[in-house]
Amino acid sequence: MSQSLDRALTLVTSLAREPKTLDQLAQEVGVHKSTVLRLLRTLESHHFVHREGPRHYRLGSALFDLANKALEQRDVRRGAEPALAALNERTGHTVHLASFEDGEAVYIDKFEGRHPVRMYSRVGKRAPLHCTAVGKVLVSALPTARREELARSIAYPRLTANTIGDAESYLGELGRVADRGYAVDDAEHEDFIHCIAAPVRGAGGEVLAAASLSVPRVLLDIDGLLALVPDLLAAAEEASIQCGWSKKEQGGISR
Amino acid sequence: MSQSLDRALTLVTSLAREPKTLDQLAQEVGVHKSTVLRLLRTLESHHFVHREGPRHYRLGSALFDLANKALEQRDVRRGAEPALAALNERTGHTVHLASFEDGEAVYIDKFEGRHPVRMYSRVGKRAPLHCTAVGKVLVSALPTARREELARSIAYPRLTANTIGDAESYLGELGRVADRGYAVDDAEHEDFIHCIAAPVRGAGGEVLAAASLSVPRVLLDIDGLLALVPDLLAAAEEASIQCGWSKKEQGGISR
DNA sequence: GTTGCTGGTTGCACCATATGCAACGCTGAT
DNA sequence: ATCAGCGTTGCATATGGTGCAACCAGCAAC
Repeated sequence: MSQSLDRALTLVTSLAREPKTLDQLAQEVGVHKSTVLRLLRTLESHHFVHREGPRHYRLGSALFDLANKALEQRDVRRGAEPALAALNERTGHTVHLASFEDGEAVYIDKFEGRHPVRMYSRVGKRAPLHCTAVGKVLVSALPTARREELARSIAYPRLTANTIGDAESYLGELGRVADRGYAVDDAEHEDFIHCIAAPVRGAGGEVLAAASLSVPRVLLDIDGLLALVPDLLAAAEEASIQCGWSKKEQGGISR
Repeated sequence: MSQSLDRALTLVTSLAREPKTLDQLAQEVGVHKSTVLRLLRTLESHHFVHREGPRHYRLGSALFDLANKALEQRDVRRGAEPALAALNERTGHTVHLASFEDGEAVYIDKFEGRHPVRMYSRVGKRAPLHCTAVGKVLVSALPTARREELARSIAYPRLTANTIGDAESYLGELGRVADRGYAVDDAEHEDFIHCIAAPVRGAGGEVLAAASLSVPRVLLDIDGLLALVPDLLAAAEEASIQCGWSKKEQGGISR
């Protein structure tokens, strides 16, 4: 809708991959380099990009600042933090917190596991809905209509042998998730990793986010992983309580 | 230089403070709301802002993503991380890593202290140069000319009773910092906190960043703090080594 | 039911503003 | 000395961003 802004944002996202030179950028976006220069200058004046010497444009510090401010705003994150940190401490495995945004799951917090073999991820990263435990939890919490619509609208790229491949099986899986109160990703996203996830609820019982444990299969087989479910559920419940949820009014909302 | 982009960035930074409504934003930036709408839409299409229902525009997830990607790019951060985490673990105090950018110090990493009384800060936050330990370390590492120019160009807002108030005293202090290899902020920035900082060096001996310990005065008096200097220096040295620095070629570069 | 309010949305006409071009300057390599 | 790569500047053009005014939708008050 706004050309220059659009281009500028494309520039920034492109810079995120790696520092680049001016003409590189110009070529990439398909505009004249003088145009890129002007955009970069405005971006620079707001500290969105930073240039050190020729041939080096990098992302600037405003990004860190904004991102962290934004994360601080998310009360789920603050509320859930202690419980998740404790879970991470107790199990030694990677813990994620993800929320639903624009038809995708977005990681909003992460606690790195202690084991040498670790999952790659990053706060802010988007995760597919059909093959992650957090995705399943988040979608299963949506009102039925929305859930079905979504299930039919998303693509089902097959990422591993176990990946769910169509809307029907996905909807079935979502039903199971809603019933038991947690979701499993049995190496459906990455071959080496499996996860379990549970919902974090707010005052009205609505699902604010999903908390998950991700562990490499070499460390724990699927039964070992499932043995951690009670631990995860306890942490998610503790997090929920911190977010204003109270145990009594369970049941009513989801499905 | 680019009006629309400039406005858009202002919008984003304004949204960072708190979620706002359309006309609020329009008024704040002094533009017609239809204009704001268009800008927001483009921002939204890039996930820079996110709208949930009417009356609610929030920062979007692209910010988190970019910010963390950017932080990952900074090799200082990665290199220094283990040493700083260990320092934090050992002392229980807040540890910061800051780098010099555009005439300011910017926090690029932080390890939260364990004590209930803590310093407020945030990754991405900018810190003044004249009254912080990290600022002193970073400036004292600049070439003499640049250092003097900078010292004369910055303002010296008096934030506490101890704040350095003019360029002369500042330059004197910088000399001392360069000599001993670490800097002290004796409650010059905030009344309740004092800090010590040391440089983290790269392969050529150049200063990449400054590492600091911040501790509330109620926990430790100045002598107690200074007793931690060797610990800090060891951590900074360890971090430097991880960043490619080797002990031998000391001396030459700074001053 | 009607009115008024607030917040968001659309189409249009105008001209400010972003754009591409071409030429210049700088730096470092051959 | 020459060249190549990169960044920078001034200028003319028309594209694209802007403001306006009218409209729609939800909501509260009366």
